[in-house]
This record gives sequence, C-alpha cells and structure tokens, in this order.
Amino acid sequence: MSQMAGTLSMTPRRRAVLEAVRDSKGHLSASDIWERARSMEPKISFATVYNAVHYLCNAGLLLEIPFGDGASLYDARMDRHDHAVCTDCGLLIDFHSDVADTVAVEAARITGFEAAEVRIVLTGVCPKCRAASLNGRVA
Amino acid sequence: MSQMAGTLSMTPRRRAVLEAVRDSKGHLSASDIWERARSMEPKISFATVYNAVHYLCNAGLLLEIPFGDGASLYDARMDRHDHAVCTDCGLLIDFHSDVADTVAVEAARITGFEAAEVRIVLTGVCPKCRAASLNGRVA
DNA sequence: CTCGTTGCAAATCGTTTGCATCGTC
DNA sequence: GACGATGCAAACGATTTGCAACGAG
Repeated sequence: MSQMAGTLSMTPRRRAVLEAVRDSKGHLSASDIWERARSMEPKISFATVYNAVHYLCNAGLLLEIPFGDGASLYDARMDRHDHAVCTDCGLLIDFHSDVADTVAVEAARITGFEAAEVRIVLTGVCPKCRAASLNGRVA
Repeated sequence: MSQMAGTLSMTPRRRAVLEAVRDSKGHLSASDIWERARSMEPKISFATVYNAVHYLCNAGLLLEIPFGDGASLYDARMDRHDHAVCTDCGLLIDFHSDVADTVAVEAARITGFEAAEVRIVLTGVCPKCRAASLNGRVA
C-alpha cells in the first residue's frame, strides 16, 4: 500500500505546501502556508492548502500542532518532540524531553488507553521576555 | 486585594455557570455550560457564559482545557492533572502522572522557560473501544 | 469516461465585540 | 450618576463544504 488507496498522489500543489513548511523550518498556520505556497503555486487556493495539509498529515509528512489559540500550526519535523509557548511574545519552540516518553508509558498504564500520541505543551515565559520583564521591573 | 479591582463579583449568573460545571463532574464546552446554566438562570446569554467562564478561570475556580477540536472545555477540578482522549468515541478522562511534574522541571531546564503550566494530552483508544474493535475484528 | 484534484464562494462553528439597558452603590 | 453585569445580534477568524471545471489514465 504505497499510494493505491484511490489514486492519492503528490501533486505540484501538495508538494508546494510541503516545501513551504519545510523551508520555513518553523511552525506555520494555514494562512502562513498559503502565503508561502503562493510563491511557488500562484493560483493555489485556501481550500487546497487545507486539503493538502490533511493529505500530508495523513501521509506522515507533516505534523499538526493544535493549540487552543484557534489556528492549528503545522510542522515538517516528524520526530517525537514537544513544544513550549511563551505567553508573553508568543515564541514557540521545540524541545525534546526523554521524560516525555516515560509519560506516554505511564499514562497508558494508568488510563488503560492504547496511546497513539502524547502531546506535551509547556506554557510559560521565554528567557528573553523574562529578562525584559526584569529590566522593566515587574511583569 | 480581595475583590476591589473594579467591583468584580460573584453574581448569580456566574455562580450558575460554576455550578453547572461542578455538577457535571466532567468537561463541558461553552454550549454545554449554557444549556445547563439555563436551568438555573433561564435568561442567561451566551455572551454571559463566556464572560463568566473567563472570570471564573481568572479567579482560579475553573480550568480551561483548550483542545484543537475547536471548542474549549472547562473543568472544575483545579488540581494538576492530565487528560486522555479517545480517538474513537471521544471519551475524555483525567489522570494524574507524577512523571508529568518531572517533565515540567526538565522542560524548564531545557528550554530556559519559566514554566507556568505543562499540559499533557494523551491521544489514543480507550479500553472499551479497544475491546469493541477487537470483537468486531480490525479497527 | 472516471475519478481525484482544485478554485471559488458560501456555509459552519466557536468565540468575541458593540451597544443599549439594568441594578446597585 | 457611575460602573459593572447582561442580552442580543452582528462581527470575526479558522476551517469545511458544495459544486462545477479540469486533467491524467
């Protein structure tokens, strides 16, 4: 089963979406992707971006990071990792914690769930903002 | 500073919202809360529910659980805990993992962030659905 | 011809906001 | 009279969907 389920294929538009995310080396929202993809595929529509993003996530080429902020972000980094968000400046960084893997196991044991994924999001203040708030006195 | 910042107060509507969540002993969306709160406060509006929910979260009486699913859920349980969601039936349960606390520390060390909160969400298949899929053969 | 892909615009859905009113101090 | 709390409806932002057109096998 490589690509026979229907006739799903890696079209130019879909590739553009994938490249857009890869090039950014960061986390992009659907709108971000749309803007970037347009430089490669000028006529690409919003619907197609969403379509492509879903297709790519399914294909295991993209990772969706659903935050509560309304918009999902997409990541081309596929290895298991976690995220930290700065409540001050919105900075979003990746990090990997070995302990996280343990959580997955423990969580599965406690809940009886068959864990497919464990998402860890740390919310806090990034070093830069912390320093800034210290200088300016008070947060 | 108990309640002088403006004149914020625990009004009947806000209390109804809080009770609605507490009574449910579960996780409610804003709409769920609205429906339940109406039995106590028939004329409560949607806007007021949101207003109340924000107020209560701020007051530390309610916890917001932002999922990527679009709608945030609210929880009256205030102790630190994590969540597991069943991808099959949507079941959402709480659980507490001690390891989670360690993640917070490690994450803070790795990222340099001052961790305010660490949210862990396990996505997988709950025991019941697992059993069901086994009976029905294949998932 | 058939089926998957796309564009476009309208539709949804959750949440927020603007504005006038109401109650309490 | 002032300010916070509310209701109502419109506004919004993100995502999905309906539908006709397109294109490769």
